[in-house]
Amino acid sequence: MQDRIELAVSTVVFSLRPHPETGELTLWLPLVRRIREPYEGRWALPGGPLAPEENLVESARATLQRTTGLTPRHLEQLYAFGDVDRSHSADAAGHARVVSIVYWALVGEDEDAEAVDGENVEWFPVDEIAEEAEPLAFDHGVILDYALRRLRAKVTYSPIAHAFLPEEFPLAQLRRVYEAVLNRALDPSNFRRQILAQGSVEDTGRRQTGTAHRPPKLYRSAPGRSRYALTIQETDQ
Amino acid sequence: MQDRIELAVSTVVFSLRPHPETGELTLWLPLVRRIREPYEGRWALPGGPLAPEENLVESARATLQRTTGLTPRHLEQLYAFGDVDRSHSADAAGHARVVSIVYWALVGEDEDAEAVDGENVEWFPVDEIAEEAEPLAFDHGVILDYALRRLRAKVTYSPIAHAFLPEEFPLAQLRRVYEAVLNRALDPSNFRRQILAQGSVEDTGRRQTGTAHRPPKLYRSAPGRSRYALTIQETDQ
DNA sequence: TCAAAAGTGTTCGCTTTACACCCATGA
DNA sequence: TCATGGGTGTAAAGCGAACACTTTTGA
Repeated sequence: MQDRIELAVSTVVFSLRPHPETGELTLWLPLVRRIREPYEGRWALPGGPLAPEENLVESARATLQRTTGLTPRHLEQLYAFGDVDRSHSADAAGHARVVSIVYWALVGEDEDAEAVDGENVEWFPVDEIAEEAEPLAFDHGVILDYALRRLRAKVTYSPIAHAFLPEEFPLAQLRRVYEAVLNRALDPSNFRRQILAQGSVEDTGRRQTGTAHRPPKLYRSAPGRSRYALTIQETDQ
Repeated sequence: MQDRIELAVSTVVFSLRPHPETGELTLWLPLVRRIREPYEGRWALPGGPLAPEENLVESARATLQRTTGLTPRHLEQLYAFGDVDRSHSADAAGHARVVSIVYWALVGEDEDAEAVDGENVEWFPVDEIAEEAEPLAFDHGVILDYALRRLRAKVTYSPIAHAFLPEEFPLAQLRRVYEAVLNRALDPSNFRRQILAQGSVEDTGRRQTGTAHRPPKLYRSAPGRSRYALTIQETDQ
């Protein structure tokens, strides 16, 4: 057994894009194909070793810039995974023990437009990872599940959903973000009232033009007033 | 600049004991006096380097056993602190960079009875750390604040408060735990209703005897049904 | 029989939910 | 003028807060 513990920083990056089949907005994330052992050929979360003069977040940001061309506006620590047997697989036998500090990120629609995939990087809709990319390298499957649960939980009590959107947006678009993340339909009128009551959003005074219907007001997220919980309810069907 | 990053595991341990002045139940925690540089003589969170064949939680548990004689029933990861300048002090200059994975723990009343303080270990009421133990070594003051916020937040939506109590307890004692943690009085009748509605507690059928008044029912915490939020309200005064 | 804490009942007001309905625009 | 999504109104149900009131014990 080696007595060196390596420290790595990885990130689960979420973005919202249309689903390839249904066309509905869904969560996507980038994975990197491993080009060496252990787990050569498998998909893994983007990450890398922590450099000695680099802060943890900085390390996450640098890796994401390198692999996806992105600098997500929301980047938050998820958890530190460090069990001795955390990649209990034949592939990993004989390799050094790695403690990973994992971050999770949300990419705004505007930011997402800048995405440039690096070598061996590919984006997947989360609901297709099971068929197309599993099993992930190391314990990254477990980490991904954990990140998803955290995202879904946090969206209900904190205004992070805004991070998926550009500077200004109509409320219906914000609702579509919630629906995509929570994977269920929300009542438009009640949604509007709750968001406005929360004060996490402010009217820009402008409206979106060029719609095939009544032009919706544009809002921007109100930085200070991000307090208080939001209880999202679902409509039937 | 050194290119070696050291990995340590530390823990913020909370226990409830009577306040030395008021006699009311308050939060206490153990600190360890540093006996070498950096920060020699200052108080720090119990912790130590991560051993190569040790899991993260195991490391936390081993340190706590060694320093306090305790094996807390609730032990949960708090956060990984790893900024390059996280102990930006003259004391720390020239010392290796350390990434700390910090846990927090709750000690049950029954467990607390077993506490045996090791060398250089002392317990402090949290509200007296400012006068008696500050400034803490490294960034441990920041970490402690963060742990306190997390404890107070989590107590309102999860039944962790039970961890402070022995197997069986009357509801009034559980209420006193909430009051100590949240630092405010709660309405006994509404508290009772909320806890029972939650289902996080079950009737043992027994009662506490030897009280100077009507003997209260004894409850035990119901492991499975720890769902759903609890909104605690305060009584005035 | 009194004090003290356990435990129950009830009212008030606010929030959530469901859903009907009106508004403004492009086609 | 019609279809479509934006946006408002509102009544019913549910829930938290406040607090009066009953119960049960030891002293």
